[in-house]
Amino acid sequence: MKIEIKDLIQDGPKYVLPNISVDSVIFGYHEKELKVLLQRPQGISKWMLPGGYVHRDETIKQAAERVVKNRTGLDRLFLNQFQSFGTPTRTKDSELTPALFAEINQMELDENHWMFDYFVSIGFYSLTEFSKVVPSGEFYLEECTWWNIGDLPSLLYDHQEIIEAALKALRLHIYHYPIGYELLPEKFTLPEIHSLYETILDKTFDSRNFGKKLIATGIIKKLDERRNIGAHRAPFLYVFDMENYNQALENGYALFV
Amino acid sequence: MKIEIKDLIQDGPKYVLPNISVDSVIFGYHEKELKVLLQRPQGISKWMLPGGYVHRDETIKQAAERVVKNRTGLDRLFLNQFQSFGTPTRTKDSELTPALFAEINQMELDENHWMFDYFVSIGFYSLTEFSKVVPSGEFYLEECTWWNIGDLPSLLYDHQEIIEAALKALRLHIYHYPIGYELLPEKFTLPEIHSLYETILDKTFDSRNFGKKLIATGIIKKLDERRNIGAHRAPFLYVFDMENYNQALENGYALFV
DNA sequence: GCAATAGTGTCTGTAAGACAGTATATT
DNA sequence: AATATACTGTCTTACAGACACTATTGC
Repeated sequence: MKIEIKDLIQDGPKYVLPNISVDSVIFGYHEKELKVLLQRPQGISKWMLPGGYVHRDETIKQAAERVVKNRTGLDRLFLNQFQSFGTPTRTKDSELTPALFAEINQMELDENHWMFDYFVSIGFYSLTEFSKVVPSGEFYLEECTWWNIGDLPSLLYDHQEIIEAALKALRLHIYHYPIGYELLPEKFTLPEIHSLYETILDKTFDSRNFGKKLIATGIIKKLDERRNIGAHRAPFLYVFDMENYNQALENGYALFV
Repeated sequence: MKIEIKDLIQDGPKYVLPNISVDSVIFGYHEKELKVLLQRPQGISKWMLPGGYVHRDETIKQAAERVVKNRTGLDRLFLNQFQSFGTPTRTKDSELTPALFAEINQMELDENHWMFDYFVSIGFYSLTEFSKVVPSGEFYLEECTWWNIGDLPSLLYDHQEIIEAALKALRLHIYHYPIGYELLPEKFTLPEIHSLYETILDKTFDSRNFGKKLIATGIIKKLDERRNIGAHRAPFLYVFDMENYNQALENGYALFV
């Protein structure tokens, strides 16, 4: 169900749950860079996470999926709930008050408008190949772009804290579950998956030990095929062994204890 | 702030956030038994988790602490947020409808009363020494008692699922952070802490390896003192090394990888 | 002496982690 | 030839996990 913006602002709680939002930390990986997708509302200098409300006929996870799909155009994502945030003042910010919001959007808004009440936010994170994504905004957004992790702009509310918690959760996740299926081409090289892990964890791994261990888990298989990468020795290609991969997704494993 | 029940029922959203609840899975340990504290509303045969609403001037964690304190009389607890639950139908149960609730409590209640709307629940778990606890109910409760994990009664809503998720989270937690400080006397024996771990994880550990490893972590220290336990060899006493313990609490460690 | 529990040391196998030189492809 | 990247094997060390007998206490 698509809800009109006007109806939402005027009569929100009729369509969505009041006092609850979902915020998504959308991580994007591409060629040794890890980024986060952020948006900036009109007339505001601070940036914020893509977020939204929970429709009355959907689950919180579906709400997060809808938000991510709206911003990235992608569905069938890796999407994990990691933590909920609820302190009475977390959504008070002098940068974005009801009065300012009303002025910028040329509307009338009560000081106690439901959108500016105490909100509990349920945090999800997602991880995508960012070259596949065409970031797209919405009526009230001025920009929506990728930012390098570790070089973030000034953020609204407690969104800085949410991003940090998401990154921590993502890194913990990686030690227990395989990743890469959504991020790498079907056939990839050892150096590629090696860089993926190093970038996300912000660590270096010895290439000999890394390959040894990853192959030992059984989640990747070597092909009898190489990729031509120009002026250097051609690397072998690998694919995920989906049976082992999915089993590790379900049961977990210990990588790099 | 103490809110009167009547005001809450009639005018809830004025005092608390609508559509949000906190539910607490309160685990109790005592002499090799792991239990969960459950309550049963008047006139209902199914049991449920202690839960409550979030006051407009408190954080979600404070709300959970308040709930736990009301049921157990304990504060200064080990209390962790683990997951939020939100599906539109999760709080529909033929066992507890608005009509039934109204009838049992002899009041009038609209079919669309705010208490029976779509609720997103934020799950917390806590772990206490259950002999310290005097379970106490509230106006609408008929019973509030401990149930053995693995021998639970029929539960309202999705509370069975919430308990399972909490137990999983607790067990994961134990592999990464020390426990025991809230659960054991100041001076305790190796067999005591050994039983604690075995009970919570529902596993057995070789006593020689267990002691070796736990001491190696530095979180416990052997005293030159024994406990007299009657007709058997007197065991040595240990205390937690609070400096190492707290450090492990903050940074985590790997126990029994 | 019996019953019940506490306490303790060694060995083996596995795997993590350190480490550097050779091979290949292009210009 | 020069350059840039891919590829590979061995050694050491640490720790997990298996394993069983002796010590103590009260009755």
